[in-house]
Amino acid sequence: MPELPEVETTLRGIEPYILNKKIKKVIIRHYQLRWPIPHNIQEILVGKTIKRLERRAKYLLFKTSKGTLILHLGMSGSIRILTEPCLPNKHDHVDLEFPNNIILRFTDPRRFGALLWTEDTITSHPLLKHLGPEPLEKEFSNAYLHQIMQNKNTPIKSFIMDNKNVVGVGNIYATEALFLAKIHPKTPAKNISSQQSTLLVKIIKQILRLAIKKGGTTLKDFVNSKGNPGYFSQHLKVYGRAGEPCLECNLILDSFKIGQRSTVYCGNCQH
DNA sequence: CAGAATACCTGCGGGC
DNA sequence: TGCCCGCAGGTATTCT
Repeated sequence: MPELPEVETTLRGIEPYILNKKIKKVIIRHYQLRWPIPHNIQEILVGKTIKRLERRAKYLLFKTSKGTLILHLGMSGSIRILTEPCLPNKHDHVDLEFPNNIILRFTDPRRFGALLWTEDTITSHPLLKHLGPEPLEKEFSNAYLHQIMQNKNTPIKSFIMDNKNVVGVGNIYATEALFLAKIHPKTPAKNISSQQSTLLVKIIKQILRLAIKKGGTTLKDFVNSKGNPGYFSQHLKVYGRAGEPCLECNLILDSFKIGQRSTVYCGNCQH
């Protein structure tokens, strides 16, 4: 579920509770996530202090003086901070315990998430080294996007969802950004004009910033670190609205699949 | 090489 | 009520 705004919301929510705090205890109830959690994760983590908490793409990076804990929320993951003991539910796979009964609890019904440890530099880790620029950084510019779209036949929607091109843009925000930029999601990337590219970059940045401000998008089960939903879903103009009228022109919104992902668009507003 | 399909896993809603 | 199907916020891996 989580795209960049949801991961960023999670980071901001948990950071005050765990920064410069020492891990006292680690409980793993289910090791089998996207990849197995390292079997010796307890002995690695216990006693280490979280020196920095960062986000790269949709990965959360818990940096210690010795190495980095890499956490990905997958499709259905979320993290909550508990300030008092609470019995775990079915999909509460991991607890990290800190002083004063602070518990970081990772929940992930579908188990597409990941919890890994590395002592490499983050830029050399296999999962992270081929990632494209962060969409909110200046490296994600019109000049950059327009340049890498040359000769690419991939539909623009798939193109901006490919984390080699730009990270953090998932199905919700790709769908919404293309509506706002009035671009048809199937348009081959190479056919996007310089003007469209400029607008698209601007809109991706805007929508991600606004979604972060609203605490992310809760469709079904995303919750922030306090267990509360995000409120960006109130701003969605097309995602999840197939068969309903376009908010701009009233035409019934259509949907189809691009790269196995449902895509909603307005045949009147997007070209 | 690019681009598309597949795989991982659980839960939910709709149709019968 | 229950079964079967399709669908869901991601992305590495495998295919054509």
